Amino acid sequence: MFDSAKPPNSDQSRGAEAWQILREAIFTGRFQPGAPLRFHEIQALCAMSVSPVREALARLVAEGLVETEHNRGYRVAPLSRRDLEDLVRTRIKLEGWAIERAIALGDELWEARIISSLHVLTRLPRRRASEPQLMDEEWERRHKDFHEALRAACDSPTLLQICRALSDRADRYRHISLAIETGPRDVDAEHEAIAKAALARDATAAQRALATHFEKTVQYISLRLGAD
Amino acid sequence: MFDSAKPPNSDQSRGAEAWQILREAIFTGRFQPGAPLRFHEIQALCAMSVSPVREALARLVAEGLVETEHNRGYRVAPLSRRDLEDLVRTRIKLEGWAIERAIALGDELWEARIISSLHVLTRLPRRRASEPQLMDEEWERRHKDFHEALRAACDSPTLLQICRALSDRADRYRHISLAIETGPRDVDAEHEAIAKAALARDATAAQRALATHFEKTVQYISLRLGAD
DNA sequence: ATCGTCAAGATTGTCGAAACTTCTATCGTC
DNA sequence: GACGATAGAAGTTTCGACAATCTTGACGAT
Repeated sequence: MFDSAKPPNSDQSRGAEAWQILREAIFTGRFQPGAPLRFHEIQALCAMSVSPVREALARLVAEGLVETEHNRGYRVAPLSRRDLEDLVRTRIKLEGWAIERAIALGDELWEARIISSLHVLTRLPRRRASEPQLMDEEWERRHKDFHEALRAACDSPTLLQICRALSDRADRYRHISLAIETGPRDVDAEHEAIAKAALARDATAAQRALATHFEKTVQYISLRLGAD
Repeated sequence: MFDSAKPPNSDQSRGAEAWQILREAIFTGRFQPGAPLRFHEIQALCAMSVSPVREALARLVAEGLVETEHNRGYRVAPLSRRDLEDLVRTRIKLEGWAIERAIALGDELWEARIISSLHVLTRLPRRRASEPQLMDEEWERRHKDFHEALRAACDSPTLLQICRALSDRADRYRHISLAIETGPRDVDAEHEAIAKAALARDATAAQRALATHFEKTVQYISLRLGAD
């Protein structure tokens, strides 16, 4: 009848599970930039053997979140001001292209998704109630979804995939930014400006608003990071 | 004195070795697009156990050369006209931007590298002497090096990395193209046009020449490929 | 005191087998 | 004959142990 007793096999591999856990741990800073990733520790965290962990690490290396040197293990890819600046410049251009094409191609469903994702995003505080120096998990999901909605109507899978990868890389900096920000920053207003321009089908304005939004993070963080 | 007797450990891991071998096999068509990659076969080819092979495959998945479904193994990512068109459109944008920046920043060393890499490229035939439907390995290396030289002066590691990844994806189509091409195509002339524009510091002309170069492959191949 | 050597411990990389899932071909039933 | 169940084969995924490599720190020579 019920085979509730055992949770035998999930629908995803242990390797994929390890990948998720490690990603999460790196994003939240549980594993600091530059920190060595020791198998013993990871195995304890994920409760699995070496093989799936290695698989996950190989994938993370290809994605640029982790670095490795033969026989000297893996370490979290370091962050730097130089890397952030390069990343943001590239994102401005690429996300700019994506939104430009989305604006050209988007229908009213695309518009609707932007409106609704912006709505739910603004109803939530950015920081956790309990630990204000950390980002609220749900807010982060919604934030990602809003940016995804903006470019969703772009018809290039390749471009979208690159945008997502770069967005992931930027996430790590965003987490730091939040812990530092002191001055007043109205993120909701920034998002609203982007959405407004997109809905008005003004590609140039949308790109400019997006650029401003991305550059804000650089401004806040660069002081805290070494040059390279 | 000499410990030539044993070749015990190379300076790279078995996993990296498997990655190289598989990449090569996929590029040359030894493993056809869409074909399943069975461990038994790969292990025989690479002469190693499962673990490093899995590691290599995980990496290839992240790079988009291989696809996987849980418990149903790995397969070579399929090729399609739609994918090629998207790829080329994206490359035109990204490589165009990279060469624009290279033109703005490059010094005489950058120029020299373009000239020399073009020179050695044009001294070699594109096809193998023995099997004319296959690409000459050395030509391919030099071709890659020429395109690398063009953008080398670009100061964005992120952009360069993306360009390389897309170039790798395009390699697979290039191989097919060569086997098909019947009409007259003067690849050397195309390369010379790009180099000439770059050396003349004419970004617009260089981008146009690059775009023409990339689109040639699409023209030759699209007939042979299904829509998706 | 400084440097190099070496052994012991820690850590990573690889293997081969066991556990599990999917595929395939056969058989029985309608 | 068509369909569904089923047992065996084929293939994938994970594990635990072993081998190779790196790191650390003590020891001795210069």
